[in-house]
Amino acid sequence: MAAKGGGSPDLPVVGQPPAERADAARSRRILLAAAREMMAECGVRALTMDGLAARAGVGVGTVYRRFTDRGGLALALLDSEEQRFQSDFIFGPPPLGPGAPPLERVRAFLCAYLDRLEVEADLHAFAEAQNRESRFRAGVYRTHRAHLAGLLTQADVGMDPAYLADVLLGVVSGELFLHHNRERRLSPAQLKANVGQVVDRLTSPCR
Amino acid sequence: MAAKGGGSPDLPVVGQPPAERADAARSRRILLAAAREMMAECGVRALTMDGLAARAGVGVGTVYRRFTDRGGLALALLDSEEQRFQSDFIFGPPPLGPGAPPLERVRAFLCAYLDRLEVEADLHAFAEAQNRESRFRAGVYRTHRAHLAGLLTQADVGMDPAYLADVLLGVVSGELFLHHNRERRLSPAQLKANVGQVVDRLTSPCR
DNA sequence: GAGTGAAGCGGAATTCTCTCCGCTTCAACG
DNA sequence: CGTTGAAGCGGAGAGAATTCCGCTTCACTC
Repeated sequence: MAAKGGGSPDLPVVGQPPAERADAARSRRILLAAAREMMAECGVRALTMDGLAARAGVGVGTVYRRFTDRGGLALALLDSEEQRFQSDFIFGPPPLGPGAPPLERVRAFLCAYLDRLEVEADLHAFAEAQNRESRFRAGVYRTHRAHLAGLLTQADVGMDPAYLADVLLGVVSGELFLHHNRERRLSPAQLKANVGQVVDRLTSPCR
Repeated sequence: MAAKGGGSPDLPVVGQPPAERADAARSRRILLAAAREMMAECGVRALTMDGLAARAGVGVGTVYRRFTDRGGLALALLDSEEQRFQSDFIFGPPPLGPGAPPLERVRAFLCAYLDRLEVEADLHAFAEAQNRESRFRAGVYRTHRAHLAGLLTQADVGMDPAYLADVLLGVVSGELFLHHNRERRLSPAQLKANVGQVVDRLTSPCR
């Protein structure tokens, strides 16, 4: 897979996929903009691949080439926020980033996740729904799980850290958030409190 | 589902939806049988509404009239097992049924759920996927949650019982089960152990 | 047993997703 | 610049989900 070496300009970076061609980048930009407009107007439900193609003035084939499928489109729409989020919890200041005690960081991670959901829950739920099969294998999920599992390992909670990470990520799924938010009328603050308690309990080897 | 019952024949039972007409019951039977055959042959993925109609020799309209949509079909396929399960945890012998201490029953409930998943995980995952929006509102989910929330209330765990119930039900989702089973190679026994630990921890107000 | 209204039924039509494939455009190289 | 192969593009078309609606059948009443 890897490309050539790297020192002089123009050479692709080792280990990185070759950059998008100019025309491809252009249609990605157009498509993402159109997608956001459609969402703003009619919500995620109205976001169809056909409709997007029509709206953006490109062929369906192009939409699929850019995003692979509906799930890919959802992930692409979340991508810029995700980038920020990842760099925050990997490089950013504590308690989200390194420096704070591990469990502190776990709590901060989940709270930050809930903050994202407050804004993007629909899109998250949409992405989860569309990536049903591949969800747990997708890069984003694996990154989050690896991060949490690492912290839980450091904290030495007496239990399979990867399993716990899965459980915690389930607790902040977009679907569940919408349910709690809409049907059960739990406020963001209540949700954070609940999630905090769940973390506390799950990470204390009581009995 | 319940028949007419009661003393005099023909009178509809109060509060029950009127029984299915004979022809409707017949096509339900035919469709469910055909659906099970299709699943047995090619797995859930092959279970399409169109294909089912063709296989059962009825029109698509009939399939939709019987099951509303794909999600409804999935639930219908799980129904007989679900009936058994519900009567087990409501009326059956302890520790699943009444008689055992509440937390014992919670553990038993989740283990029994995992036992079902061992057999029907695909179908559960399929049902979850198809009922995405309505999942938490659906009768089955509400029944399970009410049951768990009731037990958690009795056990007086110091935390919103309904919220905990949602978390616990998330832990036994079909999707997650498949992931743990297939990708992470966790055996049923390991899963039960993990779930057991999760229950223990979530229900002990440690700190 | 004829009448009747609700429940069922079929299947064409609509709307999507996703695939396929021939044609076009980049951009790296000489 | 001209060449060239990979990458991109468009859109027809296959396969599905779901809706619609006119026709049929059931089950109950008189």
